[in-house]
Amino acid sequence: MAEARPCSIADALAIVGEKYSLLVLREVFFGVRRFEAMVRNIGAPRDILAARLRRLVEAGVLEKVAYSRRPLRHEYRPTAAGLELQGVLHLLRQWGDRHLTGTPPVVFDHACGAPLEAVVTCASCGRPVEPGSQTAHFQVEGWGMGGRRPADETAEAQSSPSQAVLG
Amino acid sequence: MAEARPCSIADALAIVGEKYSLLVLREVFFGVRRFEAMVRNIGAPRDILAARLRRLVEAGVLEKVAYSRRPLRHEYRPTAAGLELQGVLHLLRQWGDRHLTGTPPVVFDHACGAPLEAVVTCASCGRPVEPGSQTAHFQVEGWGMGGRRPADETAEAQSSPSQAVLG
DNA sequence: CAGGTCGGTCCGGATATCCAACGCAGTAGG
DNA sequence: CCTACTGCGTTGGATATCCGGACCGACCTG
Repeated sequence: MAEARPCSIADALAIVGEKYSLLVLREVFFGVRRFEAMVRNIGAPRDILAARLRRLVEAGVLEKVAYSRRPLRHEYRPTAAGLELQGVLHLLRQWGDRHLTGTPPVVFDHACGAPLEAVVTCASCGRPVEPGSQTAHFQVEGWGMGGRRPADETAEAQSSPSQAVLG
Repeated sequence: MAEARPCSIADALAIVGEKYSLLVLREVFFGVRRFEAMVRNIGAPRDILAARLRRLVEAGVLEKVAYSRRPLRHEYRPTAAGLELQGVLHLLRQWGDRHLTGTPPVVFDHACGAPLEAVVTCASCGRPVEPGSQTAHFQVEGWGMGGRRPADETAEAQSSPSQAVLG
């Protein structure tokens, strides 16, 4: 593969972006933590599921905890890092509910009593993060919104991080 | 594939869960909307990128808009549904920054002036959505956290939607 | 002992991905 | 006119990944 934009999103997706990985997380959050149950609920081939679990454990998203020796059996639990991914699943589910699924197969209530509607907000001001309300600052030369330039183009306007409004 | 839990997350991932799909969205949000630039920035094979773009357009996440006839050229713009996925990317990026990447290649500022830290909150009460603060209600029989049961198990405690606390 | 559960691994075939090369339409320069 | 170059793909063939199902060892249950 040619060299791509350096990016934390791509890095994150290298861990949780493979097929079934996020569905494993879904099951774990639902409390389903055993191999057999995941196979049933996700509908993934057993060897693929085994590979995903290995990867998620090695990446520190899940941890393997013995719930029985003799026979030695493990369950998979989310780590702190893993729990931080709940928001991603909420947003995906909500998006699916809104645009794809007929009637939502699962409904959530928040602790406040209301049916859960998740909104992404800014931790500083508390207001929703909306298209056009953010500015991106690119820290690496040549990787602004224009894309990789041949390293020595129009010598002007280079050298400092470029920026762009999102939307 | 065996039958899996009915789930909006899975439905959503069927659209945006394939390799490179979310990276396409990333580029589009950065303002990069042409095929050639995406190929460079994402580092994806051209045929795969073409396939992803087709899929995202047909799913209503992107729309193809001509920016020149003669030669006929199109750019890809996010639809309203597409824009709703920004939150997912913010969370993934933040997670990657926190747990994977050394120094973030891109930094964001919110409109309020502060560096952006995205938090998922409940639209009703405004408080953060955290592990343990939500309850899931399963609308389809047999698909609670226990997983698919053989349809006629212990006849008790069936028929009504089960529920579970997340975490 | 026979049968069942749990957590995998292994196998051969189907599918998807990858990469380089090509096509095609138009534009720019000479 | 001829050549070169750009933008946006498509095509073909090698490679990687996924798939379903069979199989396995360790254990428990009757």
